[in-house]
Amino acid sequence: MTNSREYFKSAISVDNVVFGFDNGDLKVLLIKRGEEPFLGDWALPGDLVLLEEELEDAANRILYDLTAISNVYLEQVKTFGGVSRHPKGRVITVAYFSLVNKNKLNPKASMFAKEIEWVSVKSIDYLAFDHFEIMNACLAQLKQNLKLKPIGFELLPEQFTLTELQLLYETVIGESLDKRNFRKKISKMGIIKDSNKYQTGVAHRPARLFCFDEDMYRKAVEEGFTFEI
Amino acid sequence: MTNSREYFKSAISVDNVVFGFDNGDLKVLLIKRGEEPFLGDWALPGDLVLLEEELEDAANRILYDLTAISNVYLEQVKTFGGVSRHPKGRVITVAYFSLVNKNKLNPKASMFAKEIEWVSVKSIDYLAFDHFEIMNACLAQLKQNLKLKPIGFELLPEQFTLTELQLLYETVIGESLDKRNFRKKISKMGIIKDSNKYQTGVAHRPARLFCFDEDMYRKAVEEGFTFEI
DNA sequence: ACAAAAGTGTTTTATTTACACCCATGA
DNA sequence: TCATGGGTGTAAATAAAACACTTTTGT
Repeated sequence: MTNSREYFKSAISVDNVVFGFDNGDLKVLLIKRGEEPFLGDWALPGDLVLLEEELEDAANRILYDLTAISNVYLEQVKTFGGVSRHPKGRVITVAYFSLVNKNKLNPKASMFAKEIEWVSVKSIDYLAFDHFEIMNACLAQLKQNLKLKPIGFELLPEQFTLTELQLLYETVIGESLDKRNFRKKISKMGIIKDSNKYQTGVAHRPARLFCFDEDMYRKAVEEGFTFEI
Repeated sequence: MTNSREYFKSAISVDNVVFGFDNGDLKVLLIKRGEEPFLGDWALPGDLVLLEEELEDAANRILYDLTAISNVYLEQVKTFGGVSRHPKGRVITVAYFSLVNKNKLNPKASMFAKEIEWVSVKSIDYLAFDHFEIMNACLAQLKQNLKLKPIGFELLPEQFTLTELQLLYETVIGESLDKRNFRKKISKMGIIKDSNKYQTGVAHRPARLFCFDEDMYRKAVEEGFTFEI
């Protein structure tokens, strides 16, 4: 068998597709590259994984560096290993996506990026490296999992209206839903609780504010419940 | 920023969970390790990825080496990067699973393995390295995707009976299905075609043989059909 | 009083489930 | 002729879809 030392010549990176939701618009956090290659192009935030660092830790580190937040929803999506995807050598990258409440953070220039911006997913048609392909893979997985796991809440403020929740689903999945049927479905699940608060300062009847009830969700799952939109 | 040359010290491997179906039993192809570490333990077939080799090519190579077959269904599942998952250094492994028609091949000792065996999934409770965890991740994804994509056929001979197909679903998903309802659902999809042949040599009324109709499946998908069991 | 979004049930339609007997073959 | 699995339809229950008006607030 070939001497395995021959092979310890690759690098591992992590790229993190950070999704945020903003009033009917799904956005991702992009950085403008400050060095070659792809100088000046928009790219996904990512970095090489340290030799003694777990993959997930790297993904969290990247996000923390840009936003100073931690404990966000993080999901591994796919690994991209194209031989010539990086000009400096063999770099395999593990793609993750994160879901954050966009309103509660303001990304800042950092070690990784002088310029950083929330960009509407639908306006993106190119990114540095193979990052456009990576973003699309993450978007596809988000669409799929949004229907099968209660992760939509991660993109909303802690308290949200049912209309906001519905708009989130409509935006990401890309089809419009019936208001009454949507509410019926959600409330039948019994996994959101009424906060007994209301919107303020809106020029119409104020909506009730709800929050995701994680305890209830866990109990329901134990009893055989499976989330599905 | 740290000099990136510091990081080109990792190795990438691919592990391939090869599933086969055998008369009500889901099996995986395991090899017995012929060297340290984990000498003598059962493990997944896998190998380091060559510096100029695509990940998928590596997965196919491993399978071809063991079975001399190619063009099988292959799906990337997850990447495992635990810092100390391999005693010889940082080895990130990308897990794939393959679906093969177990009856049409006989695995043979090879470059990778002196001993190789089909082992019933339900009898496995330990494997070398983190391979047990890897196998379980692949099994979970197989279960999920079997319901959402027409990949079950990959595990069967080209021609199969509806009872065989049903047994496959029952075995992998782990719940029993109603015969008439199952047949109704499958035939309404219009993606399998009657071969006009029958079983022979069985001590009961011989069953019709069907095959998966990939053209029909593609046409149906274009018209908005989505497979679901 | 008007504009704007919130909130709320019923009917219709489609889908899913439950269920039992006759058929063709080999032994 | 018996044992074995193959093959088939209908009715009931459940879930999904369609649909319109009243309420509450700010301006």
